[in-house]
Amino acid sequence: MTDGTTGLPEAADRSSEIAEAIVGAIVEQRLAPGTRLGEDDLGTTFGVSRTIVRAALRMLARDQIVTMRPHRGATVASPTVTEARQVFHARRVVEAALIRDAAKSCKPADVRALRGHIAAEGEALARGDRSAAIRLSGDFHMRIAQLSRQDVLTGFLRELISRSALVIALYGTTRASSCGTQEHEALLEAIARHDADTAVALMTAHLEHVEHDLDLARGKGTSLDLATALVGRRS
Amino acid sequence: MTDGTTGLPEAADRSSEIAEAIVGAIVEQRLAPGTRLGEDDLGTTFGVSRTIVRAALRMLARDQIVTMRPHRGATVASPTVTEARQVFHARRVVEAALIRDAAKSCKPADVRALRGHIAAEGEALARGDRSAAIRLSGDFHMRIAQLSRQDVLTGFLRELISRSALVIALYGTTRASSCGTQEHEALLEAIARHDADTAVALMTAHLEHVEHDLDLARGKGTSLDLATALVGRRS
DNA sequence: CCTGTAGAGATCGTATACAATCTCTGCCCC
DNA sequence: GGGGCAGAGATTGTATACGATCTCTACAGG
Repeated sequence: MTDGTTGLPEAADRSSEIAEAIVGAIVEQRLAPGTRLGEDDLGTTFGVSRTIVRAALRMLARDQIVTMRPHRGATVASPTVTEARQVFHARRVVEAALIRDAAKSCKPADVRALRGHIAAEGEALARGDRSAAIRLSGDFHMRIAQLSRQDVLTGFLRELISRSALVIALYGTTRASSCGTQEHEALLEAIARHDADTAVALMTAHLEHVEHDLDLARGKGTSLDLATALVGRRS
Repeated sequence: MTDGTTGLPEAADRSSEIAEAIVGAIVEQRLAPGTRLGEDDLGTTFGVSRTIVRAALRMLARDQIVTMRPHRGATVASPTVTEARQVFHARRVVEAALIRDAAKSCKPADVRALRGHIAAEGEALARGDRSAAIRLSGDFHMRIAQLSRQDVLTGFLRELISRSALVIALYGTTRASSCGTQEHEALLEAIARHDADTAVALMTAHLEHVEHDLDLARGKGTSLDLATALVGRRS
């Protein structure tokens, strides 16, 4: 059940694998909202038939990460402003609960691992690797969630983080598009002290900061080339 | 966005329709956990090919309502005791947030509609229609959620309610398997008074009651439950 | 120059075919 | 009599075929 390495993507079969690849491309901002996801294109890109691609797309559609319209194909979802607000509202609710449990049960080894993670975040930011920075930032939230041992809520968070990436791609300002590392550090320190109330307050504030840094008035609909965007993800 | 009639099942296409039908059967306890869901059987039942059935099953698998194992087909999921607890934990988190928002924004017309709904619940209980009672009980929670106008969290709740039905089917005691109507009434009154704090407290207590009425003491770990062994052939 | 429409091409929706894998029955051997 | 093995039957995984629907371009009319 748990994947010891990163804890993130378990790909049971080929279509789940493709779904994960698409999610990864979205999280790393290589696939912009509104990008058309043609079934034949994806099939040739991944070397499978449309049957597999459709299964992957259907799963992503269930998670609201892609939009499927009858006879018109699938596109990367473009959350509206309302949806964007609801996604962050949901994150505050879910992550507040998760970090409360995480603060109770986290161990020194967990804290050490997370410190390393934050260091990697800072490194990515320092060398201007925007894709890695965004992915690592999301991973940090997922790692916190996994400390809680609440797999159901953690599963919800996974979906919310993917959708957050879409929101940030659409409404993010250039500077603040990834969480500040110092806020993550503060979060971690509160957890390390088992100070649940502070951790919850910090998380709520953190998510509010990210949301407030969004510009909920414009939209950019530019698309990236599909095949190049999906080339060689994974590490 | 909102479906005026019941607000529940929008079936975009054939496979979503079939997925909804399966969920409905699970919620009404006509499909027990562990039941085998053969693709050909479902296909002939619904008059479609396996292609459609597989799409439906894959969506349900994404929601953890069915389990798909490679080359072994799909079965109705059998939540473990741990999963059962996590589902109810998640419901407390999600529904507390939802009912808080619902209490703030609900209107007299909403209250009236919900009173009618509770009456229907009582009626179903009175005539011993267990299936209808369970379905209506879940619908009540969904209706409350919809008042909050938080579609993302409401979507999570939909999944949680389906999984709760599985939990109740597996671990439910005979007597208390559906929510008491008077607790729903108290919930509604608090909402009608816009008393958010009371509504949250009542909802939390309500969900704790339902969970405590389960028999979650047996099998603590990885052991399989009796019901599964009886229904799905497992040796 | 703009707007509306017809046809060709592209894309989606579903069914079906075939190979790979699993399950179950019956038989052999101990 | 019990346990293990082999083959037949059943079921799943994937690809492909074909009809239905949409999109885009070219052209006629205003």
